[in-house]
Amino acid sequence: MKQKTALPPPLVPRRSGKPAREVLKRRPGFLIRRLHQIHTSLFAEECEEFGITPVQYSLMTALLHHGEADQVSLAGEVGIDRANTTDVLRRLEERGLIGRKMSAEDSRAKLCTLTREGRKMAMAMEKAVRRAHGRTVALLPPAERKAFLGSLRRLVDAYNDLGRTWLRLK
Amino acid sequence: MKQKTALPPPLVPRRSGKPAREVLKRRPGFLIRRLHQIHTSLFAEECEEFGITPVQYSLMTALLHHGEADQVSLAGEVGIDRANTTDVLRRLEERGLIGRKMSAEDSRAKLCTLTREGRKMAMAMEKAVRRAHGRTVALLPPAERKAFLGSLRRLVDAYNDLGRTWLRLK
DNA sequence: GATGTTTGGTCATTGTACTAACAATATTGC
DNA sequence: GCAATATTGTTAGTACAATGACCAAACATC
Repeated sequence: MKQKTALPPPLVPRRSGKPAREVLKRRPGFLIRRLHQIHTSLFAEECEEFGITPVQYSLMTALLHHGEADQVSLAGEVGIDRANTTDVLRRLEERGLIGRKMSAEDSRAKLCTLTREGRKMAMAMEKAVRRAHGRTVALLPPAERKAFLGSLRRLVDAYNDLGRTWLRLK
Repeated sequence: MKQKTALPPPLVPRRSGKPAREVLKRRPGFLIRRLHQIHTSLFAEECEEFGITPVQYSLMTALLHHGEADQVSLAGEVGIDRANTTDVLRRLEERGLIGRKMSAEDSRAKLCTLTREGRKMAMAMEKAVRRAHGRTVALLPPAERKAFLGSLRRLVDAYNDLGRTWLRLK
């Protein structure tokens, strides 16, 4: 019988003694994903009593400033696609934090507004939200922090204000 | 009868003429989320032919370096929780890119390895992955890029190496 | 060596995020 | 004015990401 041995796991290129973590941490995308997770956790911790997520709060912020807006505009402001926007707005509506009504001018569009409770909640959250964002970059000394946020913004602007929201692939 | 008027949407604090986007872009967490989305798009674009996501590739990288590892260790290396790890590994297994077998020493643990195809795929992807990560920060001039990645790493290290993976709340 | 705690993996649930497809409505071209 | 095209919101499907609950195996301690 031929060599029917279970094919012992062919030696993997164990390139170094270093844990994979060291390799991963040289990848920009990996670091960005991790920092995003970290911020999400900090936000959840600071805003626990409100039960609002970062994206939900972004939408509420947009509505605070616009007063009234259709879903596609909101999606563009906040940087999520309209399918996702539908979901998040549905959850906010179910909690009574926003209201939606048909537009008079364009009967396809739905105009969204914060309810009284929604507006109250958004304003009540302000301090907690500020803490969450602050803590995310608090460990950088002021000058480095400023530079870091500048670079971050530069990258987001470059990719965001050309295309609209998410990258248009193809 | 009292004032039963439908309560016209009480004037929202339209704080400025600026679009909400300007306000959002001053929030670290918002910028980080957007950059994460941008990287995900670039990764998807560069790695389209492989159909592998960033997290899947991180797991494959960890396996390339470890040769064999249980799921909790992998979760720790890659920075996702074990429930999510189960999902992602199941998908990789279904595609024949990894294999899982019970550990001899600890019959609760499952040891994961890349299959031959998985290893081949991981190595074939290397260039595309490098391009994706490169493009994510390519718009920063070299010195600024270096500083940016340094800050990023500093933040991730600070929060990650204390706790284990994601932040432990409470 | 029976008891109590911790750990590894899974499942269910919730939420973000994208694509693709769809129906209804608007807009554009001719 | 009408056909072609574009846009708005929704749904379905897939994938990440976290929590909480659960079981079985391992460990710890007495």
